[in-house]
Amino acid sequence: MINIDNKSNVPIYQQIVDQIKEEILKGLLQSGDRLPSVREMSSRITANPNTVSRAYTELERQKVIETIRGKGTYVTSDYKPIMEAERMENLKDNIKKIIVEAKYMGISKEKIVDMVNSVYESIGSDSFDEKYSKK
Amino acid sequence: MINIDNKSNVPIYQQIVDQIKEEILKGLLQSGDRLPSVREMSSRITANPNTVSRAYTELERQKVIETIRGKGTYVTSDYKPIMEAERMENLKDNIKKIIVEAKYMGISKEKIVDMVNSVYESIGSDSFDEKYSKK
Amino acid sequence: MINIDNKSNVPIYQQIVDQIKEEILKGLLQSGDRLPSVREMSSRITANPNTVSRAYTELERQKVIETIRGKGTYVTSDYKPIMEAERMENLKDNIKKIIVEAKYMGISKEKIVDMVNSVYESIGSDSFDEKYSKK
Amino acid sequence: MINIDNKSNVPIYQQIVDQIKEEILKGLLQSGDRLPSVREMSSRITANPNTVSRAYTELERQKVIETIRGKGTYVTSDYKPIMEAERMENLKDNIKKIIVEAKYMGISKEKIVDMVNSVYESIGSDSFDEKYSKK
DNA sequence: GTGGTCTAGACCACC
DNA sequence: GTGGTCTAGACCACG
Repeated sequence: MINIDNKSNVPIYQQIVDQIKEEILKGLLQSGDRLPSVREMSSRITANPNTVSRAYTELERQKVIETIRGKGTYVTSDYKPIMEAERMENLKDNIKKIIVEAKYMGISKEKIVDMVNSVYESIGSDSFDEKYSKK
Repeated sequence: MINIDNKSNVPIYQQIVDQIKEEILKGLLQSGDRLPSVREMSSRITANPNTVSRAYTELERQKVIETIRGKGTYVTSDYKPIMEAERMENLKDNIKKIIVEAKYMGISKEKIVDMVNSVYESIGSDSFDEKYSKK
Repeated sequence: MINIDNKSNVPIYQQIVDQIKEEILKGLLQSGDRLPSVREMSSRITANPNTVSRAYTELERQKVIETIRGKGTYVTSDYKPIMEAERMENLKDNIKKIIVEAKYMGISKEKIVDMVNSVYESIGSDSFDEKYSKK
Repeated sequence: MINIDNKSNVPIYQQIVDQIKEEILKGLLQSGDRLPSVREMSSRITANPNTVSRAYTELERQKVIETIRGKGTYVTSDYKPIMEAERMENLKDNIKKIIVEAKYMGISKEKIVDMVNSVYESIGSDSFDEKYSKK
């Protein structure tokens, strides 16, 4: 269930990307499942088709979904984790930003780790992890 | 030592805000220390004075620094951790985004926690924590 | 053995055209050989009959195959190399695109020529060349 | 000098991408050079700004150009050749397609190699190659 | 002035 | 029916 916040400063297309990736992790969308068509999705979330299209294009670039000509878009059936150096850098940067913020809010390291754990579980430690996560 | 990346998609004013907060956490800037004037800072990092000004304004809003008219800008001496509901929501959102990305990169929960720990230590567990961190 | 990739951004009809031409070059299909009927081919590769039909039409336009009403479709028996100016332009354009890409990948001219040679041989220097290739 | 063919079936944004990459190879655009602004380019080639923007976005994704906030877009100053397995596959596919076409036009292997050589030189064996091409 | 995002509406290729 | 491309016009954040 995609949920758009028009007031957010996060672009709509990015919100769509984020939420679809999350739904896949949670198992709400599974390998091979068909996504709503661009037009259907756009009417559901009352956004412009172009905006949805942009989100789908970005997801396809990340190899999270695939387009089959004239049929629609589907969750990639053989997703392979992509760990580029640049992406890793980015992740570390984001972790740093979070920790800086957390410190300013007076949150201890233990509390942060707790939050990470609980968020991690809430996103679903299901089949996705078993397949792709490096222990 | 503020370091600006013009090519980053993070706004310059935001980079300044982030890095000043980080310097305070690391103890490089301490309570009561005077920040460079807008003009000096802008020439140091070769940025537009308006941009530096915007960063200072934002830091002031967050009560991280204070401006004393005619004297200059100083690191707040009686900083109190601010934990508003909204800010907490934001933090959780950001943690979620990080974990979603990490999962798509095939990174395990343990690895993430490791990274959080190492980043946490690198930012400095000094005087700042002792004063403000809620155990 | 036609092999369709539904996920490719190359249209299915184009994939059929390309692969039939390749099979002829390799000698798997020879002058006068009968192609599977539209219906048979479409069920073999699980594609829409209209799609196969479109591919055959295109091959006919290029004089690679011929349809004899009521009998079927056959590989042209008296194929003559067609070298129109337009087609030549097109070829040069495509070579240029390849070389631009190769340069951006850091591939040397020698390596490209090597690749051209090996691909050329792999497609088969058999009877087809002897008949039609201008030395 | 970007030149758009509206009748081509190659998307306009793709034509822009191709031609800018070519201009860089030829040395007409050099490391650090500023590209025309989106608006200027769009009026020059009489295309919509969105279309130009899409081309620039794609070039940025390929790390060929960089955007500096509020200032404009520039040719990347420290370009590093990117050779991913997938990109290599793609290149080989394209070489195959070209050779199939060439064979059908009755062009000999030697002629193809000649064309590759002459196109390679025409695109410029200048500084770009010296820096990036693997001998 | 710069690029980034979004909407509205249109046309097209493909299946 | 599907997604892909393009135009026109608008608003916004950034420097």
